[in-house]
Parts: sequence; C-alpha cells; structure tokens
Amino acid sequence: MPARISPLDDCAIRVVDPARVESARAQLPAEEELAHLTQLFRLMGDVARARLLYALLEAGELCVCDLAAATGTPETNVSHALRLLRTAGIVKARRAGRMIHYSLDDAHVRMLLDLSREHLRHRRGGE
Amino acid sequence: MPARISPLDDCAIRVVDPARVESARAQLPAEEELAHLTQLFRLMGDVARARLLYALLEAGELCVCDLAAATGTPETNVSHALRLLRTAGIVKARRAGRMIHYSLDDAHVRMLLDLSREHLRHRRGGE
DNA sequence: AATTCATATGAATATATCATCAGATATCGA
DNA sequence: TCGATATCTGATGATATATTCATATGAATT
Repeated sequence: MPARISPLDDCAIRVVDPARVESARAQLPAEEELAHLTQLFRLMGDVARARLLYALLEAGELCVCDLAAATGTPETNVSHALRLLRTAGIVKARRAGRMIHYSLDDAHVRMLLDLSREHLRHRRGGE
Repeated sequence: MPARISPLDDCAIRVVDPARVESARAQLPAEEELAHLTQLFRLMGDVARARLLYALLEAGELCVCDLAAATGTPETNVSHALRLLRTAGIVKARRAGRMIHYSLDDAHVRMLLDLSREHLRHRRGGE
C-alpha cells in the first residue's frame, strides 16, 4: 500500500518503494544532459532525417543534391533537415565550390546509427 | 557538374556522384525498418519519456506511482507515456494486485540508453 | 556583370504531439 | 457489494514540428 510522503491528505505523492524511487531519481541524467540526449534522439526520430543520416553513414560524404537523390527527398526539404542536424552538431558541412558536402560529425551518432541498424538486421522475424 | 539522370529538362534529378548515390540508396534501411527505428528514436526523444526510461534502466522495475515520484511527472502523464512505450515494445508491464510494475522490455533499448548515457558522462566539457 | 547553378532561408500552412482534465476500469479490503 | 485505490482512457486545447512554395545568397562560368 503506497505511503504518503507528505502529511498532506490530498496532492500528496504516493510512493511504494521509497528507497528505489530515491535511487532512481538520484541517478537520472541532469536536465541539461537530458535535453541534449533527447534532442539527439528526436532528430534521429524522423524518417526523412534518418534516411539522410543512414545515407551519410554509408557514403561518408554527400552533397545536398546527392542526398536528395539518394533519399528521394526534395532538395529544399533536405536543406532544412540538414540545418537542424548541423545546428545540433550531428552533421558537418564542407564547402567545395558551389556545392556543400555533408558528413556525420559525431562519433556518438555514428555509433548509435550503426548499432541500431545492426540490431535491426539481426532481429529479422522475431524480438 | 551535376548530370541529369533523365533526359527531361526540368524536374530532373541532378546527381554529382551517381555511383556513391546508388550505393547509399541501395543500402538504406527498408521502409518498414526505418519506420521501426525512427519510432524508437522518436519515443526516446521526449524529455518526460526519457526520464521514465532512465528511471527504469536504473531501478529495473517500478510501478506507475513510483515512476511518477521518481521523475516528478503527474501520474496521468506517466500512464499516457507508458502506453506509447508499451505499444512500441519498449517497456513491459507486470500486474501485481492493483499495481502494475513496468520495466524495459528491449535489450536494444537498454543498450541505447546505456551507451548514450555513458557517452554523455564521458564527454563532460567538450565535443 | 550577367547568368546559371547549388544551396539556404523565410513565411505559411498542415499535421503531429504533449499536457491536462473528466471520467472509466479493475482490484482489493471491509 | 460498496468504497477506496491504482491505473487507464478519451477528448480537448496548446504547442511544436514538418512540408511547401517563393525567394535569397553565393559561387562559378560566360
């Protein structure tokens, strides 16, 4: 039976296992870290952007028009997406004449993409 | 100089490095896989849900009210979040009387959470 | 310097997502 | 079976995010 943490009757937080709760709470990532982490995941959590990232993971470096071709996405769209990814430090740009070549800028992300995909490949047909 | 893939003048897809584009395109995750992957990332990409996941990663198993307490989130909110996570196979539920205990249901996710957090911890102070 | 090309930007709309509230279920204990 | 408790569900408004179109920038080519 959940116990009241505070003596107040209503608007009290009910807790079953105070020790475990406290330990979990204490070890949660700090706000700033959480923000960073979730931003990364959120940006990876869009199909169009994920296609871009996987294309870059494969190709190493691609210009905007090639990214558009490889992913079947309108160039404007690609550009918008790249700006978000660039701002977040996930992707980096290299200018070459009037083209701009993009590549993954974060070992972190490369690892996440790699692991996730590998995992997907291994679990064809069953969890 | 980008070459036209099709003979059409306008609305043609311009490509700089056809070989690389084709290789990248060929190795993109299939639609279904992409959908799965991005759903996972998208669900991890929300601060409230991420708190729940990290709490579970720490505690192993927690009931709704303890999750609410540990993360400082209203129980209703926690419940909604858990439904999404449960439906996606990220979290699993175990009923014990009138309480329901939740835990991570996916080694995949546990790994991603673990790695990300570890990575965060190691890069205090500079990318 | 004018034109073309690759990419970027801004604004507007469309759409998805989250928080909140009211109420519904389901389990337990009396 | 009644009330209390833990959790769930559905509907709504607020907010964020993606897509699209029109246009701007900036580099090369003539």
